[in-house]
Amino acid sequence: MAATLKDVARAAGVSIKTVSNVINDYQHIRADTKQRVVEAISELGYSPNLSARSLRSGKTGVIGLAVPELSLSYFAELADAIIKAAERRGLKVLIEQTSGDRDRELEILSGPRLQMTDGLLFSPLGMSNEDSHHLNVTFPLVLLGERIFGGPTDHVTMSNVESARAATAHLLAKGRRRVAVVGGHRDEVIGSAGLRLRGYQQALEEAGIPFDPALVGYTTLWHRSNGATTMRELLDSGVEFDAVFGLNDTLALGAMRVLQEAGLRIPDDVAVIGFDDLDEGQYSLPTLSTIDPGRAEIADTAVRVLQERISEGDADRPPREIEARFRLVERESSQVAG
Amino acid sequence: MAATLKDVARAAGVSIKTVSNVINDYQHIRADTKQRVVEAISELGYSPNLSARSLRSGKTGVIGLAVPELSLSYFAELADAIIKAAERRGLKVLIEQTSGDRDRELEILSGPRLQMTDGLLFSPLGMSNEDSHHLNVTFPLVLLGERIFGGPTDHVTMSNVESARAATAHLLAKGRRRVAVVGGHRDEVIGSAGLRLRGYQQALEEAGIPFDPALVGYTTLWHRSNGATTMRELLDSGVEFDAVFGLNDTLALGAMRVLQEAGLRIPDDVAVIGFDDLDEGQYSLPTLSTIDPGRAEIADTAVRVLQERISEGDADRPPREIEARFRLVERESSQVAG
DNA sequence: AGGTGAGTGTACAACGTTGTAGGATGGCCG
DNA sequence: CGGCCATCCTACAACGTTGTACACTCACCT
Repeated sequence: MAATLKDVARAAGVSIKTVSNVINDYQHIRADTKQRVVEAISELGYSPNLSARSLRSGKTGVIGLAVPELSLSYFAELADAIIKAAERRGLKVLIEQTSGDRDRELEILSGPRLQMTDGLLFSPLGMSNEDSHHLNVTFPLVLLGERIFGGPTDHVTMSNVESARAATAHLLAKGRRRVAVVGGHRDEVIGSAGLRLRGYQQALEEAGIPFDPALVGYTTLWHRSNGATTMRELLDSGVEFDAVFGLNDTLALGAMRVLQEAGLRIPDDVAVIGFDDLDEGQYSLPTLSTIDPGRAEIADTAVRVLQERISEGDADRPPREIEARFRLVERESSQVAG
Repeated sequence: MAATLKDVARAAGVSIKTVSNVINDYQHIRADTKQRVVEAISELGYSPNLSARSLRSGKTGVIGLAVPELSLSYFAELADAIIKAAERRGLKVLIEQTSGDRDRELEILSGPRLQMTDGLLFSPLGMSNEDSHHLNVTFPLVLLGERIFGGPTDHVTMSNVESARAATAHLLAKGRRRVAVVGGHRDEVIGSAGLRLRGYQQALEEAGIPFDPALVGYTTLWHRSNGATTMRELLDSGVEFDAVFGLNDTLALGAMRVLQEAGLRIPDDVAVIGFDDLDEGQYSLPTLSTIDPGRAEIADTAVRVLQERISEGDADRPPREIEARFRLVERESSQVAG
């Protein structure tokens, strides 16, 4: 159906290779030949067959992005940023959802499922640090997220510890002394929860405030409902606190709702800060203070590093670990008058 | 680098076609031959080259999805549902973002940009009904959304008018008589805003309540901030109302925030309903009543119809217009005690 | 006049796969 | 025993593209 090089060549009275040369901007073509070809191309509405091209070149111009779920705002905004970054570099993005399920994640790494792509941006949730050897794959892979460190591949991530420390320090600077945490994962050391909790503890230590385990609310998932439930448990436990650090914005928003239902004023009675800088936090009541983890930078860097690996071939440059710069965003939920 | 049919054939001592036959489950192969081939395949870690396969077959197994932005929750949840639906049918999804910009939308339709795909799910925002002739493209295309009706392609959509009428009727049934609207688009007839506004008017008419133009708050974009701004304008205008219909959830959530800042109680002073059934509405304060437009059904149907068109070839079945079933979701924001 | 080299174009092969046509083997029937 | 069919396998061509090698035409220099 669609026109091919052959059709164009016939129409222009040249060889198919000449048409190919015109398309690929080869230098030495007479102006009139070129014009004849260009006219034939537009007349026939020719556009190159990318399957053939990629068979020939071994490249597809498509990268894969594996995330848990797009319905989680964080990953939707990440995917948005990555698609934009990829587009700037002439790449398309094919998205794969894992549900944060370890088996599905491993399957993506092992299987030939993810073909038609030149490389993969991989944001695991179910896998843990002990799974890092599974990242030894034969295709270019850039790791995202906070589940695995020191793995065999390039890794683009955020400054979890440092920025969590800054978030906590911010609350302490406002005069708060009993900072509750919403969203801890029990016994986790590596992972968003573990790292951010460490930053929290560092900030306490620096301020000379003892760590009180009773202030940490645990949960498994980081959905809004979990933030609400965890906060309700904290309130029920009777522990006293004057500030809350939600380990992500979604948790913080869920927690805020429960605080308000309980008649507590934010930030007057309880100051709140989240983590992620979701769009949503700009429009909540009150607006949510948060950490901007540098999502745009992460997306841009990840795509760039992946593209480098793709074109590099086998040059075994050692894996890089890159941290994006974070930024504290102060909004109403932590702005204490006086 | 990667093993090919040739390598496997050599290792198993058969022709490449036999290997191909094994892979494609051809009937007549002796058991021992088959076993030798299977062993060679797993030994060499062979997996088929999809570029070559798709060059040969003319199919890629990938469909495109063009949406305005994934950072808009509605489209993130739509993309999530579509990826899941596609996976059930063995298809992968390549996502393209248009920013809701008409020029970008037209570019996607005309350009060969979107290659490597067998067809396109297209959710325009910038295009209008007069642009519908641009949908006459040479590849399988299924239209989504409410911008264009009666176009030349299959179209999967929601029952905008009917469900908006139900939403309004719900508020009226709660005894409200002055229902404000947030998010109208001036002079729009076709499009989410225009259609839902028509449903709103139909409900009023059925209830014998005159339409008061002063109750309609207009905006251009449907972001949270627009909901807030529009609601503030309504309040400033001094017009009286006892209920609000947000033409989508995001608008409704933005509006709720302003209502609460103004000291109004929801639902006691003002009942609120939205549209879309975003996850978010389940966790807002109060939780948001809304219309579930049948997103899962839309995703599933759209992928199915597209796949039919892809495999059908040129059978010029007339375009179908399919409406998903909606559902009214009653939550706190419209639950009036007494 | 012959040689050189840059410019312009072509033929052929190859990327890895699968459809088509047909060859080889063996069993069964008349 | 010849013929026929079913089973199993192979050689070849083709999908549309681009790299390689080479052929031809001029100008220009020696």
